[in-house]
Amino acid sequence: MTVQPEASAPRRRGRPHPRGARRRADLLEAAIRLIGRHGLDAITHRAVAAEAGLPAASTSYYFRSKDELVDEALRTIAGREVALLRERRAALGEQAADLATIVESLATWIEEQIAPEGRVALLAQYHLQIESARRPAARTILEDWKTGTDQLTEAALAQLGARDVRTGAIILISAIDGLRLRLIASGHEPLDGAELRTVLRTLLRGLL
Amino acid sequence: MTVQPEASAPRRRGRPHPRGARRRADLLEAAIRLIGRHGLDAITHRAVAAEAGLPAASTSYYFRSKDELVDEALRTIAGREVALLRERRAALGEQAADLATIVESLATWIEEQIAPEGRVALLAQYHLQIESARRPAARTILEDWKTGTDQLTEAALAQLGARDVRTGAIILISAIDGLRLRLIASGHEPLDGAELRTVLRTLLRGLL
DNA sequence: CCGACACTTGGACGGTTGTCCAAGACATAC
DNA sequence: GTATGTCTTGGACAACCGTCCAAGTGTCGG
Repeated sequence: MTVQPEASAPRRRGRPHPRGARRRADLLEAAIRLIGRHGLDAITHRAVAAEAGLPAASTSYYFRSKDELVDEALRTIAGREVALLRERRAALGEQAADLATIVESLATWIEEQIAPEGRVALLAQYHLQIESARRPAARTILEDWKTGTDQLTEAALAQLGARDVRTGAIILISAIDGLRLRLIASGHEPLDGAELRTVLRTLLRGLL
Repeated sequence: MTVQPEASAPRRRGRPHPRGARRRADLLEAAIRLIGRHGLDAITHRAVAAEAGLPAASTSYYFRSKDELVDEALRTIAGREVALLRERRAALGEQAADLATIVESLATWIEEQIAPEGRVALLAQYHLQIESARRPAARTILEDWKTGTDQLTEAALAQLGARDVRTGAIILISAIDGLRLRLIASGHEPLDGAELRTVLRTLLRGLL
């Protein structure tokens, strides 16, 4: 995970043939699936290849190193998540701006993320944050992700007419971040859907 | 990290001699240092032994398995943190209950945790939470830690006369959790001491 | 002083890992 | 058809891992 700036070609010289691009994508997909199911350190050349149904040497051929593989998988997850954030932000513009709507929107968003299918991205994000604490190089992957989240949050708060949008956004993002972590760490049990909405309503009301 | 309930004796039969207890403690201390510096997966028998200045076989002698070593190291960190929480809570009782005091108290607490020395515990906590999302067995270590945090937070909010102490505590804990993560993940840069206090003041005021 | 038992430790074990190589399969340009 | 390159892959390699063992050292009750 040494965070190489550019996605790179197969190990050998010359420009890549479009033929191999498919396999490369399959391997990345397999890696993402593994991260979701068993975490970052379940990623090994052989495990990823097996998950993709390909021979063991294929991961070595398509990625210069394991670091590059992991790095690119994380980057892919981040990219998808940023796209989702942009979607949400666009949808926000067409909605009513009342508190109830925003609360509901936030709640379903959180629920999607902590659901088994959405969890990959969430866990990847936390992995990256922890990693960033120790190895600043990992931060580059998080940057787009962070600004995407910031923009969405600030837009929502502005629409609600919050007092201090900047401070409010920090609070809201942090709270949601901590809330999600709490939820997945304890198996959802501490908070049902209604309570989640109460929490969000109380939180948002305090920022107006 | 299979989470064994009881701290156990050396690998061999019979009750342990007090002579070896020291070495065991040294090994745990070395493991904690390594977790702080390089993360959970930097823990290997050989690395821990080397960090403690002991021969490689010593870790195998004093811990039934690597899981037991890691598990016990995490438990030790958690125990210390719980003690700190209790201290803080006791100190809270003797303080004035105004908002400014609580804000200052929270701010310095957070600053202590994100400082290089306090960071071990913080990172360990996040590691455990992520781990708990995937392996419920890891939750047992977090339990005391969580109730300690809950109690401290609820006590502070009650002293401030918050409207809904239960909901407020969830919000406050989550926000602090997310805030700390944000701070260590991006190298403190996004928020200086004054801003941190503004954020906390705004957050708390919203809960009253 | 001596037996018993915990401690200590160098070295070995089987397994897994990341990475690489050599040889063949395949595709395309001429 | 043939040359030139990529793609594909089984197998090898050294390094590292967790764990264990056997032989030696230390200590202490009797």
